[in-house]
Amino acid sequence: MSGPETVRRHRRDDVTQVALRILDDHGLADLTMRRLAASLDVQPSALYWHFENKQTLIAELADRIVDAHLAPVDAVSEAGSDWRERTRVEAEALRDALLAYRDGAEVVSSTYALGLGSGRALTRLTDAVSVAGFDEATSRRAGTVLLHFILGHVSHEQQRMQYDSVGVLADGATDPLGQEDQAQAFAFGVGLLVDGLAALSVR
Amino acid sequence: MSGPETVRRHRRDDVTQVALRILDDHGLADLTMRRLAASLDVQPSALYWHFENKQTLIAELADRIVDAHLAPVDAVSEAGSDWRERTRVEAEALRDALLAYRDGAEVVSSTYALGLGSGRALTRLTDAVSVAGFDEATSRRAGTVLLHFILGHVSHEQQRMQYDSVGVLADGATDPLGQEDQAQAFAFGVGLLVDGLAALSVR
DNA sequence: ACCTGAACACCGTTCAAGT
DNA sequence: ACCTGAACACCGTTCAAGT
Repeated sequence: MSGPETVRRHRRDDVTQVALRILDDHGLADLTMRRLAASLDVQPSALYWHFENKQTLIAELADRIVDAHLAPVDAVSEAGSDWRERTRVEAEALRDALLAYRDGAEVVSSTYALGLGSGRALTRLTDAVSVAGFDEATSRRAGTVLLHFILGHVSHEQQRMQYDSVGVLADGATDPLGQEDQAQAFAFGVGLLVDGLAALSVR
Repeated sequence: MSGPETVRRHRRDDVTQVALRILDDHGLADLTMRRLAASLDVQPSALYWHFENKQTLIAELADRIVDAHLAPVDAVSEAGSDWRERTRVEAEALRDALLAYRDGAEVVSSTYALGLGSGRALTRLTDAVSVAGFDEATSRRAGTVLLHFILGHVSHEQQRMQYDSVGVLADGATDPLGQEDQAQAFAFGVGLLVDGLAALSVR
């Protein structure tokens, strides 16, 4: 009297969830196919029934990470037709999404580099910019610049976090950046790009 | 009657040279300690006399790549006290440096992320920006934004290059970007940041 | 539909010992 | 000063076969 699901061992989604857990608890370096298999009580080879290869798995994680913290709809609509505010909101939302998982930025940027994943992050940023009325090519380029900055910045930020948690904390010689400063530095970068775009639209 | 050098098998510099060769010919993924050792006719363990570990080796490569194509002095002095032009020159020079070796951007950005390497790239960009007269913190932040953009952009550019050389070239659906377009997109990004900074200095 | 078992072809790193 | 030999503790992926 049990449904067919009773027989199933794992679905693709289970694998993804456990992978996300390992990622967040132990970092990308420790997310190996063998370790993931062990966490699922399964042989490593079993994973290849669910995913073509490791990169495809990671691309799936990247999409989940990005989609989990999309810019809240109300924040976007609150920004209204102010493209500058909306761009800032989207950038912050993406940063928050990446920060929500350990090594989130690296996961997303490696996926993006390989041309895998949904590319939703880029679309979001591009759309926000395009509200200003630039032609498509310009908006896309601006979106790309924003994305590169965001991925680079947050990667570095996350690197710093685990460096600090393990590391040479007593030294103090090089560590002028707290969490608030990081947020400020991020806003500075986004502001720079938004201002640059504004200068473009005036010219 | 031969000097003591005759007895030596390899110096640290030999290892670096051969590593750069492998990097450029076969890419970062194929630059393994075992392969490098084989190219030097040596056991893998021998490399650990010259370098503490693989990342230290790669940091050395990163420094060589960045230093090889520093912005030509004449181009910098030609820009004179125009910080906008000088910043553009430095950005282009760094791009050229990264493009001079296969996977150059990835090598430099992974080194930068780990806090290894000389950090000369960042210094150069920061110095160029600071000519505008910003305070130190602002110049450094601006340099960081530029560096993130440059590393991200060129990484993507190089990824694309080898994707094209191996890849799905017949498709044509997604490949609107030639080399000139990449250079243009790069200049666009740098211009955006420079304009953003200019807006800052006016305010 | 989902997994096992066994293998293939690799990795980076350590360390005692040699010359 | 520079290298060998041997080992340790891993990787991702494939594939025939099982249930």
